[in-house]
Amino acid sequence: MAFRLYDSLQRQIVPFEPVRPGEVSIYHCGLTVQSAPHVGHIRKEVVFDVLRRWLTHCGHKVSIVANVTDIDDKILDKSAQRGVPWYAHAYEFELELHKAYASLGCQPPTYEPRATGHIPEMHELIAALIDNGHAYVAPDGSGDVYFDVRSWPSYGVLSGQRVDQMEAAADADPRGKRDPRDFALWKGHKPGEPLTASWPSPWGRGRPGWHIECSAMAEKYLDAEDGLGFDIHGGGLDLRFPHHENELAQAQGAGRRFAKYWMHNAWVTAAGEKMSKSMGNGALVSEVTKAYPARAVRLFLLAPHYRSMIEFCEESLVEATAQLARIDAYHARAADYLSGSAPSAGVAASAAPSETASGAGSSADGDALPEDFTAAMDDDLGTPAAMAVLFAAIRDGNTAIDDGDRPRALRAFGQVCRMLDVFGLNPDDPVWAKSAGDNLTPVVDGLVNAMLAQRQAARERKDYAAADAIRDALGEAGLKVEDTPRGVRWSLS
RNA sequence: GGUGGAGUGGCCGAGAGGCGAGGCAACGGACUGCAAAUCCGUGUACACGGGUUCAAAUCCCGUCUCCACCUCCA
Repeated sequence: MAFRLYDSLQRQIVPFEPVRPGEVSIYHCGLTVQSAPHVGHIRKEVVFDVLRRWLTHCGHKVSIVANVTDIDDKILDKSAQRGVPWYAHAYEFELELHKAYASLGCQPPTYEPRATGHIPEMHELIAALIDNGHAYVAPDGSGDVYFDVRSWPSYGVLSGQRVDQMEAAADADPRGKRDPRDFALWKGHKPGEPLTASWPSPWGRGRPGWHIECSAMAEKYLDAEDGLGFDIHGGGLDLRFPHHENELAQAQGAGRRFAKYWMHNAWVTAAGEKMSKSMGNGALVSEVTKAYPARAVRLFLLAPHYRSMIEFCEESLVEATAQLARIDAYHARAADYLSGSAPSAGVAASAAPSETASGAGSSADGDALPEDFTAAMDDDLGTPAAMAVLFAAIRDGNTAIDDGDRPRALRAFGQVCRMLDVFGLNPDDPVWAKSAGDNLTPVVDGLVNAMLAQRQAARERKDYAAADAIRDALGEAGLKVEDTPRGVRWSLS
């Protein structure tokens, strides 16, 4: 059974058939880099990172384009408040975004274009829309260009709304609009705005509207050659309207096919309400990863299905940390038991994003994944059911070790590692490699081993008080000591 | 006004007509000098009220509560 996904446009789970066999093209809307990313933003990155890993595993050559919106009203406002150039402000938070998704083990997109680098492409699209009668220059001399919603009969298909039943724009400032629901493709330069934030255009100096950016960039990088369109357009559910509705109308109004499937992840809530920049209830990724292991945060984001809301709370992160501890305890135990014969990490998504499947789809790897796991992932990225399979394999692996059944232990460990690869949670994955600066490992090893030798001597003369004192002291220092049939083992707790 | 989503055991969170996903926590047992880790065992869950059915958490009707989108938002 091949991959199926929920298409927001058709509103049902449908078989996934790439536009170009063997290749998958995905566009997802990146951030407007006006402030630091919070957990809600990063959920999308994690979801699409897993999608990429899974499709790559399935043997597809995956290309992902995620834009950076580096010019908009808020960036101009905030940068003006801080007294820094708007582009410096945007770039600062673009770097923050990169740091955030890298910290959660997400590989960068195949390409990450910036809106401001694609003004000519947007001009082409706008010109085509004007030619086709779907856009018009505002008659008020503002230099604005608007999309004519009434001229596009299928406007509203994606969000299931009808133009007549939509609330009129709240600000009710019609400016030069024919209909209050018409949206800006091009915004004429206004006095007071930095001149650097405007570009020449056939309609006068100005800057692009938000929606046109994505249509232009998605087309350029994913459908420039053959006009067949591209596969998946993704993003947060809150972008479905108006952003994606508008993107769709613009692209198709200009005669492009655009996306075949639409995929939306649900958001993260805090105290039951959507986490958002404007609500001010966003937990910053940089803060959360200080308090909890990054892999636990990633696990927390993948445990529920991507179309379900996730309630962000401390208790859930504590639980995710405990789950991760179970995974890692098994991983360490199995690697130790099988030492020398551990399967290679075999990261599902290769380091170079658009390379071919790099062997990940080979029969050997395919055989290593339990059928239930594959079935779950194929069913619209069913990570919760897939994770249940992971825990079942961990139990099986632990039992095999208890029983001294080496072949079974080896098989289970292979399966667990492959599943962890798909989730991006394999502790051996190079994305989790520690930075080189803190390489005190040999020193710590030496100290701990010296103490453990003393403890062992105490145990042998049955001086358990002394032995336990050493273990307690190591515990307070953050080290966990365990006695196993193969001898003592320690790890960071 | 229009559109969509949600209410599951102590907690998180899947599922979507028939054998109680999974995890966390708790309790009992095995193992251990004691622990830890691990394994085994223990739960009469599906907002409320009706209905359909041999069988409903799942379908139908009604009610309540919550959230979101229609304005910037992953």
